[in-house]
Amino acid sequence: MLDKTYQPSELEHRIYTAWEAANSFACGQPGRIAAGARPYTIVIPPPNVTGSLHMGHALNNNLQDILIRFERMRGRDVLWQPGTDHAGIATQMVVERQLMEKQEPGRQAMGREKFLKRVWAWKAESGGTIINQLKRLGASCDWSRERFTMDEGLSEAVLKVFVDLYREGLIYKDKRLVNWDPVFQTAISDLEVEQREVNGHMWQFAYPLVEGPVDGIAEIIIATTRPETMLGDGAVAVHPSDERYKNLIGKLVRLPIAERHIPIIADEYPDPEFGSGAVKITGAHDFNDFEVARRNDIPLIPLMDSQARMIVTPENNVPKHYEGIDRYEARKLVLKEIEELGFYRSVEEKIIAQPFGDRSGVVIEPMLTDQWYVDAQTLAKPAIQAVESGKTEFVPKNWEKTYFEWMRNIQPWCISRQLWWGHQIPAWYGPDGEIFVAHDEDEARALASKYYGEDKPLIRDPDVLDTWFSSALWPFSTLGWPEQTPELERYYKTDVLVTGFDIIFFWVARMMMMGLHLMKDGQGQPEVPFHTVYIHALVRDEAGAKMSKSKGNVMDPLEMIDEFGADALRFTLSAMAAQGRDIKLAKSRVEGYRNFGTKIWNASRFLEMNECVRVENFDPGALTQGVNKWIAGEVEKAAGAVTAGIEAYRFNEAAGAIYRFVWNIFCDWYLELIKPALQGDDEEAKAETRATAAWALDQSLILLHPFMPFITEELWTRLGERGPARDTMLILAGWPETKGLVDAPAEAEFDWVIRVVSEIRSIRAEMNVPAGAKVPVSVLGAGEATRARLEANRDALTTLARLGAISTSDTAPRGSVQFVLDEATFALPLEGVIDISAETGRLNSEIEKIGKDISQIDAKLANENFTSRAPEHVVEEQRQRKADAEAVVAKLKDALKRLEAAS
RNA sequence: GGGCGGUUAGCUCAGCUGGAAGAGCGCCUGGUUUACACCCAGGAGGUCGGCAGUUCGAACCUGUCACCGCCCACCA
Repeated sequence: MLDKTYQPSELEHRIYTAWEAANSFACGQPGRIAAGARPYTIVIPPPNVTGSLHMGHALNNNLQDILIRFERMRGRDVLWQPGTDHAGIATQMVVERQLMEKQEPGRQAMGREKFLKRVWAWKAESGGTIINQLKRLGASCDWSRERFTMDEGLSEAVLKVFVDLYREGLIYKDKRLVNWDPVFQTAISDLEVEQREVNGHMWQFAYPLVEGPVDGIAEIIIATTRPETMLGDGAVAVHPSDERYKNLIGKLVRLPIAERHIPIIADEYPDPEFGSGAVKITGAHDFNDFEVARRNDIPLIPLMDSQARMIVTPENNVPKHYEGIDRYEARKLVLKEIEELGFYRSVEEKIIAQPFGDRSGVVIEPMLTDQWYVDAQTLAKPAIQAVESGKTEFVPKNWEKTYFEWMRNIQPWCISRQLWWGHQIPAWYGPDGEIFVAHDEDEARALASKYYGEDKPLIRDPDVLDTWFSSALWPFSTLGWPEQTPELERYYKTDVLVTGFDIIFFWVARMMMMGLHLMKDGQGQPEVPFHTVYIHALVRDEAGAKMSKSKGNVMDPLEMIDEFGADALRFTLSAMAAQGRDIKLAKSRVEGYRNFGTKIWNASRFLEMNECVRVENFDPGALTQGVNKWIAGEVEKAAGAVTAGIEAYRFNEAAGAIYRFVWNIFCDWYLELIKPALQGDDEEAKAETRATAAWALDQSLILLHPFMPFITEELWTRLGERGPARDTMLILAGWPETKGLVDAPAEAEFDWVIRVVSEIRSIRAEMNVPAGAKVPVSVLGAGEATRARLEANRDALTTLARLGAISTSDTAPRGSVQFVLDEATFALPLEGVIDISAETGRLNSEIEKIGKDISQIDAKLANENFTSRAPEHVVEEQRQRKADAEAVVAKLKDALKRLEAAS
């Protein structure tokens, strides 16, 4: 016997273990392959090994699991390929912090090899956290295939791609300005930089002309938000059209403090309208200035070391006392000294945009360094084309625009990181700096000795690759590439990629580029990694703010699972996953959908109590009882809606369809309607009804399973204990197929029953009829069909509307409340209960309301334009509506007369 | 500056191809109807942001304005 309420916490673990024990998640099941099942593949967006499950993961993986469970039940050979990402910076950070907390020697003191051992040890110990959390959510990944971006095989793939792209000229080394993170002391890519508006200042300084005034101008005023960078200025630029400075171009100014002479140059970059119109050019510490300096052959003068501390070089001529001080200390010092020297002109407060490292949270310093780059522009071309041609489609479609926008303006991708944790760059340097890129050291040595004609010592590049470099290979590296494995053959290309829009650039774009460059289809043409990219919303808090630890508005999915169960959380996320909108998640929604679980639980309990047991070879197409025919049709309609919803990635609609079916049709009406039959003594009808109820519940469990896998599996098992043995666990049960079960007469009949009962209930409530009172009903002007329906559903109507005797007659009893339904008028004798004048008022206002409808329709129909231009069926519909409304009004007027006659 | 999205019930949001405004939560009124109070029944509540247009017909299409988000690029 089922308990009164569902207790998720007790069961979820047990059910998950049972699925795993039955090997339900594994791809390539022999039975399916033998049956010719087509593959269906999703690769998981690999969470960081350091990660723990947040709401975004929960949504993302929930949607993937819905697709996977759905296709699995539809008979496909599904592979949900799981794994984790080594997450370079994040992981290194975690371990370094740990060393600090334990007061152990830091990374540098420890040395590379020992430190990496520590990171691996950490990974072995704590790296599985998020995987276990995914399991708690119910994710049915093929865990036997779990991969890690630094696995041997995946590292092999990274190595091969790097070497191949290098040899093709698509990877190269370059010295240019990069975004430098002074905390992690590494370069980061443009995408890892976040522009933030902060309160800042804009100062104005004067640089005096070396050779004295020209046109009466003795000094040139420059503006800066970063005074310390003036020490590295290589020029002052003015716009060539700026009349004020025309005669100054080519002259030298004296750079205070550094005491260098720098030229005034003409360049298109300065805006004559802004400030003084003159811009100081610090080519080594500003991206715009870098371009100006390059164009004009102005030297780039570095000012800082890897921690953004000032350096003193013959080149920059910075005074000794700046050596080693932090850039912000240097700023103060420059301001002070400039003022003392008399070159300080003004300051204003200003909101300025500054670049911050997205992980470190400190201001990024543009630095001139040697780094490795991918020629993204070349790789982007096929990736753009693949989306233009529809080989890969975004859902919703509007994200394609974002993708195109970025891809068409793509910059070289800086892939080297000055970290230790990651894939070390397979490049070796000779004593003269010559580069040898090779799969291993032996190959590099061979290349070097060929190049030099003798053996020379080589040093390996200490840097590692951007984490996203290996992620870009994920859809095929996880399947065994570069080996030509059977899995690669069978499951690539993958089907759908499910992800949030925040990583379209980081990940989706790069997978497209790498996939198209490296993978070929059967015809030898470049193959996309997936045909569909489903972009889901971001999960926000109740007020619409991004959830973040610092704001303290984080809703922990695991806490939700503990409190309400994984199914409740999953259903909430599904029901709210409408396309193109953020999800504002409130706890009350989760609670509400927990109640939905309880509802189906109790419906199952009801069937159990009433011995509604599954019957072998049950045929829903061969039913005799109207109510059963009706529910069979409703099951089919619900199945169609759920199927269509998932197929179209309209998860909220699919969830809504099964919710409405289970609660508002199956529980609210069907179970109530069959109560008389279940308690009656027509054994044949009872048997059919029991079997039908059991079947309809089974179908509900199937349709609900992708959304609420745990409770449905539990009920499937528990209910299965009573009937003939089940063939499979629910997770592997077959998805409903259309069988033409919708029976129009049954549909019309039960639509009528529902309307009759609802009308009567409404009137009872309005008239304050005591709940226990049985009210007789007299039906006037009933046609054949109505008489038959009244007869067939006598018991159900009596129970649901709490009626006394039901009769048909031509005259209404005295003091009746009357309502019109189709051709018939229903009269409830409530003499003594009703207030005749109030009732008259009610009928009159009803007539008035319908009258308004009628005049509206009349206006439409009287409009020549409408009748001639609107489609025939629309016009006909309006005519029909009018006729129906008029018939109702006529009957209401009759009812009114009868009421008056009675008083 | 460029782009994307939003504005519908008190709150959170659906509303697909233009053809009679919807859900959940909340609120109000009833309820010991032998599955379920995590429930049942009934009810109130909307100028679909403003304006203009297209159309026989607009929450939906177009334009425009207002406000609110987000992304990208930024004037030193």
